[in-house]
Amino acid sequence: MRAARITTPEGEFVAHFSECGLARLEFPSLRAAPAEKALPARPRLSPALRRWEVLAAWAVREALRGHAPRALPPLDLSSGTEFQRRVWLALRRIPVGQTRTYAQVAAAIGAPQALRAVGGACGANPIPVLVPCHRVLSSDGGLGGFSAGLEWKRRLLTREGVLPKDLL
DNA sequence: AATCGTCGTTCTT
DNA sequence: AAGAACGACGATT
Repeated sequence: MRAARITTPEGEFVAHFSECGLARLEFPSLRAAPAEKALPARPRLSPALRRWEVLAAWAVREALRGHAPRALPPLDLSSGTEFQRRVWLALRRIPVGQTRTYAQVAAAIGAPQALRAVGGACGANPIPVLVPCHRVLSSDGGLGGFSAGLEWKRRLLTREGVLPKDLL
């Protein structure tokens, strides 16, 4: 798993790549900026990987602006269970600026009763931002949750114009 | 505000 | 291997 830093106006994300593509994306850690986790000094990166890094960086910055990335690196979602992958796939079909409820996503994957499990799958999403789990809200109009912290969810939705004038 | 149904995942036996 | 516990939920009372 190669790791690559993605510097953005919002901070430094870290992307992890497997043989198959982007496998994980970490939000900037407010933690110790110092001592930067020795991201494995990459000996020689294949041209493909180099390309994925560029695509991922570009996509993340674009997404942070509230726009749909024109291109994505291949995503490696193999870490998930069958169910989780179904959910993540459904999430990818939610257009920028639109939202769904957990119940709607559950229905979309043909498991209308599993709405609660859908929440779990969202929380397990290894590639937030690019797999837009932030576009799933609770039925009562609330934000629902977000593993990286609701501030990020609010921020992402605001950038997409979904949250008109909420508090930041 | 409290409770209950539901179901995939995770943690315990 | 089987069962209990636990949610980024939603409907009911």
